Amino acid sequence: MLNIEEISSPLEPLFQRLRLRDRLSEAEHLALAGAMGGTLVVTEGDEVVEEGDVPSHSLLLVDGLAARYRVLPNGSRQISAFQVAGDFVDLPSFTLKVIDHSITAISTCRFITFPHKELAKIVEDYPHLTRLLWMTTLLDSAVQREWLIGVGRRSSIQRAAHLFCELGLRLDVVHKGQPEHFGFPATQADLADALGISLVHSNRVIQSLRVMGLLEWRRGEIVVPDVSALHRFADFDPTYLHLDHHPR
Amino acid sequence: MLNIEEISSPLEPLFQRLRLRDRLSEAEHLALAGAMGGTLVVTEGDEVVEEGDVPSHSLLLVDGLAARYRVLPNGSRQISAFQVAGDFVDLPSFTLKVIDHSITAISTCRFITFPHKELAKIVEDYPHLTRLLWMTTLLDSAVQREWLIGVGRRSSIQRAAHLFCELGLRLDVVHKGQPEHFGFPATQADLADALGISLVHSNRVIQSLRVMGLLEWRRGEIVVPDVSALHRFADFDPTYLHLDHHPR
DNA sequence: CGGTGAGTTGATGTTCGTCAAACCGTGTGG
DNA sequence: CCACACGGTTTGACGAACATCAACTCACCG
Repeated sequence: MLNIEEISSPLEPLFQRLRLRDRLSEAEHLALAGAMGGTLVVTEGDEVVEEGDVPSHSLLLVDGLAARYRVLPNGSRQISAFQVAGDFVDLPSFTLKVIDHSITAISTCRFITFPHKELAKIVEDYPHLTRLLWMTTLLDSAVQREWLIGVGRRSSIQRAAHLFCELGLRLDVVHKGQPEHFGFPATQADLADALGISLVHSNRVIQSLRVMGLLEWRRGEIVVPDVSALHRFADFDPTYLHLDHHPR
Repeated sequence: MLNIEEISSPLEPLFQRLRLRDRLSEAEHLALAGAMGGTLVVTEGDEVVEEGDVPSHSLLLVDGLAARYRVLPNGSRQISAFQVAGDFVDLPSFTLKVIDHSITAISTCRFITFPHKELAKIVEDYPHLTRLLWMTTLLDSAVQREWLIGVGRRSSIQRAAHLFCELGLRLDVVHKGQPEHFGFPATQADLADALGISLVHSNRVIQSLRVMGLLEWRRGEIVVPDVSALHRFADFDPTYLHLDHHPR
């Protein structure tokens, strides 16, 4: 007899992410565990997938920080998402086939591969689990939409504050950090590309947050002295993270 | 015996959108037709769904132009997507449950409702069709990601040009326009909110495109005199629209 | 001890927002 | 038929947010 606790440990972040939103049956736990392929480790700074790839498997991030991005012809880079443990960084390729953006490892990342063939079996046999996997892609999409709203209509300082509110909560869900203290192994250049501002400006934004007492950031660690103050400053409303439990 | 042509006419835009990307069997055509609920007409300027709604059905837009948006506490509005015929404006609510953004009718819109109960049946019985519906939500997400990249890293003029390249192609897919000529019943204020700029600036951007000979826009009609010139100016690469045919 | 990547600072210019006013076609009521 | 209101568009003047260029510091590492 398989023991969920034993086989599932690398999948725990995904399970936590799913179980926060809905019940996950034992059979569904096992189905996911059974669909696992191998492990993939990508060292800091390397590419995980590149624009134009047509992967035969999807990647679940189980440890580390990754970034989805595109580089424009003029050389500038825009990061469209940070991915943390429990995020299926590559699930869109299951139905979209061709990857339309690249993914890089901000810190060294550990992934679990899920062959598309195995995912297709889940779609055949586990309709509820299928909806949950579908949901995870829509969660990513909701976060991305919030970023779009921020880049379009929030000041760069608010946007930075908003990002740190978001990351704190998302890491909390998968027990990889807390809203008041979590790892963020990115550089100020990475942050600039995520916020859609220049490197110099990103430095000044961080300094502003520091002097306002809203943020500390040293050696890859973020400390938020007063979480609710940061939330207020950022006009942060976590609705878009869909942290609530529903039958889906 | 049901005749596809007869029952499917309001679904044609969706079928075209799907068939461009993959084969759609007769059974799948019928399954979609069978999942249809009623028709919903929303007049210009009215809300289709509002933030916080928990709908029991999803909405397929079959005619008109709609916009997904959020209003921030400071009163500014950001449009995160334009929806055209064939777009499932509301499919995320099938698994996300709570709507985290509002949708407004830019022009009068006609929708077909799909009860979530019926969609759940499709997930039970039609795995391939399920993947295609899943895909449509990821297509929306890919478009949204491209907008994020544009707002973050493109100039507002390029962004506007890029938008008109995109809309021309998307409308072409569902036979509601061509890249060189299509309806765009929005105001300059709507455009401003989509591009993340002010109304005044949106006016100046349009004028620039006009004097460059890249665009004409009168009475809700866009004319692109030289499509490839506009594409070149916008650095437009349609990869992200996933217009290619694949087994999925 | 030199090199390198990350962070920081200052000076200057551009893009874009805001405020304010005018314009223009369309529709409406006297 | 005309006066007027109204939404959408257009224009000008000014200021704020942000980019760019350039230089410097600091920690770390071979």
